[in-house]
Amino acid sequence: MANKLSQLDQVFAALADPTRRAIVMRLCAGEASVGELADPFAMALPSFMKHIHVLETSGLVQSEKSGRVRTCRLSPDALLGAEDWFQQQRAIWEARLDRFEAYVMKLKKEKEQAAAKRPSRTARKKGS
Amino acid sequence: MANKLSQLDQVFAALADPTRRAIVMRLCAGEASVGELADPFAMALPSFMKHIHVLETSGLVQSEKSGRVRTCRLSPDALLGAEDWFQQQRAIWEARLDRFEAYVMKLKKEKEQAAAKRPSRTARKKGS
DNA sequence: TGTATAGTTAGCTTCATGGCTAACAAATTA
DNA sequence: TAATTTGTTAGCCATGAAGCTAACTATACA
Repeated sequence: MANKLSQLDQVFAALADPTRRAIVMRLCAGEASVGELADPFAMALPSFMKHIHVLETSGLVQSEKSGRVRTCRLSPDALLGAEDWFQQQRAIWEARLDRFEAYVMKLKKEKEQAAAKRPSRTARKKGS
Repeated sequence: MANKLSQLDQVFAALADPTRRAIVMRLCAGEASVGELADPFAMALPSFMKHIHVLETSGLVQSEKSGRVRTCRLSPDALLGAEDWFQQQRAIWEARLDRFEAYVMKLKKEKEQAAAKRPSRTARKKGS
C-alpha cells in the first residue's frame, strides 16, 4: 500500500534521466545485452551499470545473466503504473474543467437574463 | 528541440517526489495559495517553497502574486507532454508485441503443418 | 592453457536535492 | 501607526546521484 507510492517515486526518478529514458526506449523495441545497450553512450561501463541498476530497482527493467552476458528486457507493469497516474490526474482535471464550464455557463445565462430585462449598449455586441 | 528533452527531465524529476505529486494532485482540483498548499505538510515554509519552485521550473505549475498572496495553478501542458511520452513508448512496445505474436503464430502454423504430415502422440493434445 | 570478452566491485570526487533556522519585506488589519 | 499575516532570501548541513579509474571475476575462444 504505502509501498506503491514509493514505487512511483522510483519510476519517475528513473525516467528523469535522459540516459535511462533512452534505455527504456531501446528496450521497448526488444531485449538486449548490457554491452549492446551501453554501446551508444560515451560513458564508462560501471557508470552505465548504475543506470541499469536504477531501472531494475524501479521495476521498469528485468535482467538475467546467462554465461557472461546479462540480457535486459522491459517489464511493462511499472511503466503502465506510471501512465495510470497521469490518467487519474487528467480525469480529475477534466472533471474540474467540466464543473468550471458549467459554472461559467450558469453565469453567462444569468447575465443574459439580466440583459434581456435591462437592454444596454453592450447587450448589442454579442453575435450569438 | 534539445530543449524539449530536458523539459521532460524536469517534469519527471518534479514528479519523483511525493510532496510534489501531492501538490499536483491538489492543484488538479483547482488553484490554491501557497499557504493552503503548504498546510497539510509538516515542513517549514522555505522548504515547501522550494518544491513550488521546482514545479514552476518544470512548467507543471504557474503562479502569480496578488497582494501578499501567491496563487498557484496547474499548467496542464507539461503534464500532457509527459503523458505523451508514455503513450509513444507503449505504441512501440505494442507494435513489437504484435510482431512477436505474428512470429509465434507463424511458428505454430509451421508446427501444425509438420504435425499433420507426421502425426505423433503430442499432435493429439491441441484442442483447436 | 592462455588470452580476450563481458560484467562487476570498490572507492573516489563533484554537484544537486531536500531539509532546517534566522532574518527580512511587504500587505492587511486593528 | 503598530501588529499580524504571508511569503521570500540567505545560508547552513546531510544525503544521495552521477560520473570516473583501477582492479577483479568468470566465461568463452584459440
